[in-house]
Amino acid sequence: MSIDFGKNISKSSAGSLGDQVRDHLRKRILNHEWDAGAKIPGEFELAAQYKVARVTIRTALRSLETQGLIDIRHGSGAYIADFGDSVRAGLQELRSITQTIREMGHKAGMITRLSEVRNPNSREATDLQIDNDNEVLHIERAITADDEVVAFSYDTFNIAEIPKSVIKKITTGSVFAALESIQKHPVRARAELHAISSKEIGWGRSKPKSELYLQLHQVHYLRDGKPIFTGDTYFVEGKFQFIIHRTV
Amino acid sequence: MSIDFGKNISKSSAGSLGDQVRDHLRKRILNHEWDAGAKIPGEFELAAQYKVARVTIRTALRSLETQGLIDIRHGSGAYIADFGDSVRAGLQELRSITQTIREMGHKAGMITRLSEVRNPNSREATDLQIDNDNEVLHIERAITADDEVVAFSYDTFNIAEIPKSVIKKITTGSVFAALESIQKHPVRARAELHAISSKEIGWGRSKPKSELYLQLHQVHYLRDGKPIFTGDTYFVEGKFQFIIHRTV
DNA sequence: TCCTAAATAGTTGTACTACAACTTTATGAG
DNA sequence: CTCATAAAGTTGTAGTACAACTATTTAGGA
Repeated sequence: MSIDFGKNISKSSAGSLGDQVRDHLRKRILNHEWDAGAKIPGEFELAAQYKVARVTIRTALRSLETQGLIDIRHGSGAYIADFGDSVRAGLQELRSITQTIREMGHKAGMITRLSEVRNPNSREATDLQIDNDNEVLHIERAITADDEVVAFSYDTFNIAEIPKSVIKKITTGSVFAALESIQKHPVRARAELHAISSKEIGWGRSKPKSELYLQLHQVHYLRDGKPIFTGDTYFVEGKFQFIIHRTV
Repeated sequence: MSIDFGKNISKSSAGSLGDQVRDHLRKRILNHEWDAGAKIPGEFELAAQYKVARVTIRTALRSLETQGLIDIRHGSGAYIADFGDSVRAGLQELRSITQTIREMGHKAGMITRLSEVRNPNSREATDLQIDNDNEVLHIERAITADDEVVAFSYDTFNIAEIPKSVIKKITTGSVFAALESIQKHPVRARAELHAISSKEIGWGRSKPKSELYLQLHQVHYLRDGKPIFTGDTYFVEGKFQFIIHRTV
């Protein structure tokens, strides 16, 4: 049951009412509807705006508070957390790198060097929880912002989980958009961070002079707990700003 | 008003009832009271255990879900998210590094090289939002796990916010514990991540052979938004595992 | 026996009401 | 004008009821 929020919610990502309200409020916040430090409408007024119960508003606000987007003060109200524009690149929020680049106001691009179906190596097999004789889709790309390479991406997909029709979509466009179209988008990810210095990572004409990278090794999981794809993203040091915000 | 939880809650960090319950439940989860994937007691039973209303339990669970520790399924229950032991080193959770090391079952240690009061450099002044002629407390330390250096820490405190009595406590023990004792513990932090390679960072007998570090530049803020201290922590690559978990 | 479908019980989600606890603003005395 | 007090406004917690969804049990038919 989708609701008329009076606020024209995009019913793209359904979920519970509280989740819908949370997502909508998050968009309003990231859209700078309120300034940093400003007070957002009270729970009763929001409940009236969205035509839901106050308890539903509270679950949404509680989630946004845990994410560090707002600061709820007992007896006073909820205030936009003051982090400038940095929240937009929050590491926890990082899904699609290209989308993040776009949201920060830059032109996002992608250069694919390799796209092949092969057997997984041992690390890939372990991460994807499959046998070595299974097949995986391996893609190597460079990600650009304003035509400058900011990261190199090495992704490996469990091809058994992906219909052939969307494989092309993955190789040419956004990974997350393609997976979402078949309801196979990851709901959780586990990532490790490393600093690395290597000549082997960058490639192409715009290969960076620096050999320093921030390596983000990720495994993405579906709702049922099965891994859907894994990969390493190497961010060229200095070209991409990582922000973490932490709340008590 | 602190409550008899029947569960012997440590009333160290008060906050609202929901926050207390959340913190207590988090400890229970991190303490492996339930296995990964296991179902935790229902909301009604938890409400009975903690002697609070169901709505209070729900706010706590909602927060834990947003943090990625549990997975709430409508009509079924709440389940421990399956991340092995990795949550313990979650980057969002990172407050006290030494405490994190201890929680992972290692012996945490600290070697102080320098502790001085001086004027801030320009970056420190900017981060702390003070003038260049103010005074700051600057400390340089090495952090060890099982007698092996895992990180080098360069911290700078806004000395105007800190009574002289706790300065000694900061230099000798845990920064966060000292600040908490005077109700000046940071409630938010803003951090940047960088990969860096330099001979200038490590020091001492156990200076690591690797010159690769993961640099975590942080500014910590009080509840009123004022910065309390800033610093750079250089993690020796490979000696410290960073985990990020992400949920939709 | 086996399989399917329906009934049942159990759990989370939402709504509504009421009041407590806290904060901010307004009021009034001095 | 200052300060204490009162009032109004906001979030926090409690309780009840029911909706929506899930998991289990039961009943029935092949």
